[in-house]
Amino acid sequence: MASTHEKVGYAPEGKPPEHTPFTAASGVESVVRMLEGRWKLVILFHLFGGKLLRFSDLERAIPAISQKMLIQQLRQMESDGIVTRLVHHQVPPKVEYGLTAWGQSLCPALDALLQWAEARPADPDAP
Amino acid sequence: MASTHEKVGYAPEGKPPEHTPFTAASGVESVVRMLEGRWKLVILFHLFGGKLLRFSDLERAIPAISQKMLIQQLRQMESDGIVTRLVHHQVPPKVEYGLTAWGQSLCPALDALLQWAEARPADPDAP
DNA sequence: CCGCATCCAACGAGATACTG
DNA sequence: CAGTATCTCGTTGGATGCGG
Repeated sequence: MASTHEKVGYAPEGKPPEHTPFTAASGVESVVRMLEGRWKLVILFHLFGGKLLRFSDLERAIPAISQKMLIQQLRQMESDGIVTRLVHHQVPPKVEYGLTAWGQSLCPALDALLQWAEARPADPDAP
Repeated sequence: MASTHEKVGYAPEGKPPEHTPFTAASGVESVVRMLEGRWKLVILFHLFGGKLLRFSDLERAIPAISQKMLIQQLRQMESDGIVTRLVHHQVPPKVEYGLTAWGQSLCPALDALLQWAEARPADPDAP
């Protein structure tokens, strides 16, 4: 996809000019990729406490999720470098999940999103 | 938000995490609902320029999207009060899409997300 | 207790063609 | 130009059962 010059000049004064729509869109797609799925954000939110949580802890915290989805999303986020997986070779087995530093750095951004969601006006307003 | 410190039927017993994950989870799910889909964020990003864009403008800006998806996501966001739809009864027809004030207020949060994505370290570190 | 594999249902999403 | 309708397909997600 070659770069056509868009009119979508998202170029506020404070932002670098390299924030072109296509780069931005790529970034957007990266974000979408990493946060896609019905459960990623929910899992993340339970991890934002900063403590390591066991698999069963997460299962208990999110009753609506299936094991498959839980492990799947967890693994994907681990691959993305968002969550950590700590295996204790014990009997019975014990695996704890937590956030990487980068994953923790997501917290304020998500919080902004949450606040945005809560700020929804009941009045369908105009731009 | 009033003091909704009650449990919602989750975790019948004992030891919920310290920071109210349930209230938060609800908010998270709202966000997920409103921003889900492969194209919402991309469309939003093209709308953040602040100018009204025609349907065909968006089609041109996002070549990979189909008309069906474009109109669908647009309508959903309109229902959610994120985007505006301005119909000019002319020949040929002309419909312009833009952001509501609330939709525009999403910009910084998304920007934070973008910056987070760009800040991904090559080194998968531990917390 | 943790995780994987398989089967299966339900949407999401794309292509195409048609209408106002 | 803007939007709708229909069909199909791939993916996501859920249920269950087994293995370390």
